[in-house]
Amino acid sequence: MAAFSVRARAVDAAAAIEPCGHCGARTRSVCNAIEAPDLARLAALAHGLTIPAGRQFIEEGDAAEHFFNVTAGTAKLFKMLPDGRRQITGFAGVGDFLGLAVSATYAFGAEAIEPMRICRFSRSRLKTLLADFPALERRLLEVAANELVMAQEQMLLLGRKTARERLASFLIARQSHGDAVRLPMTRSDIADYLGLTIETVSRTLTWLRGQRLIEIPAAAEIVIRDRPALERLAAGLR
Amino acid sequence: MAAFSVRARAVDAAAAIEPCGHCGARTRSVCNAIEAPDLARLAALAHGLTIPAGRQFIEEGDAAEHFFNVTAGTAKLFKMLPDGRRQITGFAGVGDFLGLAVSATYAFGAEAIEPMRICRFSRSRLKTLLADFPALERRLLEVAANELVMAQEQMLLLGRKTARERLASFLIARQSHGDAVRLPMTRSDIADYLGLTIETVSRTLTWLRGQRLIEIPAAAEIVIRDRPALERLAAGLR
DNA sequence: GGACCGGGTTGATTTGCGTCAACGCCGCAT
DNA sequence: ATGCGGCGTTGACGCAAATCAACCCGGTCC
Repeated sequence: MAAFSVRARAVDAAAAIEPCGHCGARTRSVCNAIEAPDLARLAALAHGLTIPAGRQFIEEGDAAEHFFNVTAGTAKLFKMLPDGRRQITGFAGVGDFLGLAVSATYAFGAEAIEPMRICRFSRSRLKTLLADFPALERRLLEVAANELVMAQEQMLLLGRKTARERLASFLIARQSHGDAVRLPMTRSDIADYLGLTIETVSRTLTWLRGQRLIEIPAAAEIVIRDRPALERLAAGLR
Repeated sequence: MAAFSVRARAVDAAAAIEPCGHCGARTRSVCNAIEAPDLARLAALAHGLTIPAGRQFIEEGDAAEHFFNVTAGTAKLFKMLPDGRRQITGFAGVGDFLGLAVSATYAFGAEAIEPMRICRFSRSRLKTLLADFPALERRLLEVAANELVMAQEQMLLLGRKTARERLASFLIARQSHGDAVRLPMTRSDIADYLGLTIETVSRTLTWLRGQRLIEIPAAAEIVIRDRPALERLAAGLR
């Protein structure tokens, strides 16, 4: 009976969203800790959502009722001060996991900067799943430890690097397909991520272009032209 | 046979260091995830060390062979740039856990700012322990998630707060026994933690005293005199 | 005692980045 | 076509914090 009920829910979920087995994000996400035979149970707990660009789907301070797994698109994660100052603490792309916080409320807000597909889990149900699949818990610990390392790197950037070094670090970290860097976020987002203003971001990119370190074919696309020099700059070598 | 061997090692460890059952840090550390009957196994894997103030016991970039648990004293954790610029990413006190990083090398350095006692575990052996005690793994995940929340808070501070707000936040966060704030670290450490210079730290503390928000009976001790005002300042309210 | 040294405070000056402002580009709606 | 609003760039100017420098204080080692 219980088994049937689980199966039935799995079928419902599969009908409503892409089943986990076919999920494009699976190999890149925490879900790859789950073996194929158990994916049905995972799908039964998941809820697929489509989110338009610009929609804020996590509000800082709200009761944390869900975990999220990004299956398409990109989100910005941020904290705000009462007068409107904003710090973007990170960008979440395909495979990234959101809502790890143990506390009862979200410690940050999240807003889609591109159309997104996300996989939503109820907090309470996932607890059960964690108990059943220690491998998932181990994977989450790995993910959290990695995030922590990146957070420390970002603290070094925010506390001690110059504007030029910050932009260089940002571009090096985001470069993926060859020398092209895709920038789905606005200059304002980049500024709030690097602890700068939009004007300084713009001026600094212009300066990097003047030094022949990058090219700027479009506002949302940058090409790295002299990677070694950019890496030296990012590392703080004078 | 196997059980005997484990017991024997537990006895050896108990002789060499304080047994976990009597450890003053236990209730405050990750070790409280372990039940008393299993503490002997924990003690068998632990290695107690005494570290004098000023000694760096983790070198950034070194092979990460150990985990550490602080049982007395305080350490500063930091990252450096090649020209000497330094960012302190946190302070580790009694009960804190160091070396979570999954990567093969330490992502930060650690130096004692007071005489310390630490409990050292071999990375490889702890892996075994984690497999045996899922509760420990769950506890580590909680700890990591908490660290992540604090790291995001620090990014907001470093990226968007003024010098006055940074010092106010620092003092509010460190206040523990009543209104007294103990500062075992130097002004240079505070500056490197808050992304400022020692001169700005000194001047800003003097300014806070002038506003009657704090008193400075000694360089290493500050008393909060107007907590609500200090909290407003820390929160960024103008 | 006194020379020395590391840590801390305070003052004068500089500077990197922020602020304020103008303008160009592009997509879109009417 | 035309006006409009969001985004990005560039220039002039201002300011918070960095830099440079002098000095104080309390240990400690001759």
